[in-house]
Amino acid sequence: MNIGDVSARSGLPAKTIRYYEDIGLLKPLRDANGYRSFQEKELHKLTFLGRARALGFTIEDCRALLALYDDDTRESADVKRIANEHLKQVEAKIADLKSMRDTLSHLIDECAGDHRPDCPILKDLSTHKVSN
Amino acid sequence: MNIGDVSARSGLPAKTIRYYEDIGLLKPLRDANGYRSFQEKELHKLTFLGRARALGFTIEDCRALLALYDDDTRESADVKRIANEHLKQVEAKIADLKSMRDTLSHLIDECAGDHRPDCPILKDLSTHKVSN
DNA sequence: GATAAGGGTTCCAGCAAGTGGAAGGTCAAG
DNA sequence: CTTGACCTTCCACTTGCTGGAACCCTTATC
Repeated sequence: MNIGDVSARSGLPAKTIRYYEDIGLLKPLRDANGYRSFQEKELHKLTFLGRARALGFTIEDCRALLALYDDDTRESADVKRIANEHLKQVEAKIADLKSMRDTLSHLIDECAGDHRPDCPILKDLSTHKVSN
Repeated sequence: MNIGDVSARSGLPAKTIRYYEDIGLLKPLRDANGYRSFQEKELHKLTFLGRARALGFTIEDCRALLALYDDDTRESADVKRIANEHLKQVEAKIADLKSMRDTLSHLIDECAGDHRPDCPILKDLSTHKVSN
């Protein structure tokens, strides 16, 4: 398979696949003409990567997960630990965004949104210092 | 005020303040020795920026908001529109993360997390193609 | 007068995770 | 033989900073 085929079948852009090779996530063979030659195994890895990235795992998480995926003697506890840590971060991010959302929608409700210059949104932004 | 003073009072790192000047968000005066010399007005802007960034507005949003903040003839509708668009993006991001979280926590529940290699997490990652 | 600490200055490099584009090689069809 | 769709590499750019190097300014201390 050429890169276009695995791109279509994995759903990942060719550019992204080349990038993944670049950072050492896979090492496809090469044809005589220099084209990358993918085998089913690589396609599986790419699908794996696409899915893991879609779930928000970082590239480094993906690298670790892929190593476990390749390791027949892995312990599922290792996979679960990575997933759990990621889940915690996702949940933290959700909480963060929810707090933003609440503040924002409150401010928006307060703002008349008409032709007058008075604006509680601007007022809030200029008066509440960022909590460090 | 030197950069250290406004850094302490705004809660923003000095590096960030220099960066904001670099991208044209403010233009503090300079002392004879080349040091930046901030006035209260600049401090207000920095506070504004810190707060807006904490609420997740992009730098370009901040630039627009700051221009409105500076404009006495602004219409609050313009501010409200920017805030509303941002709110929509925040809500979309929340929905996205929630969907990730649900999938993740489901997979984690399924995984024994013991010394055996069988792992529903890896199985899922390798079989579900990324939806494009 | 030397020096050390603690400001400040500039510029260059790098992070994540790709994306866009230029310049060019290859292959199959008409 | 040329056209068009592929493929290749390489370099630059994105967002929003952050770290570090190399250097200047000011004040205090010995």
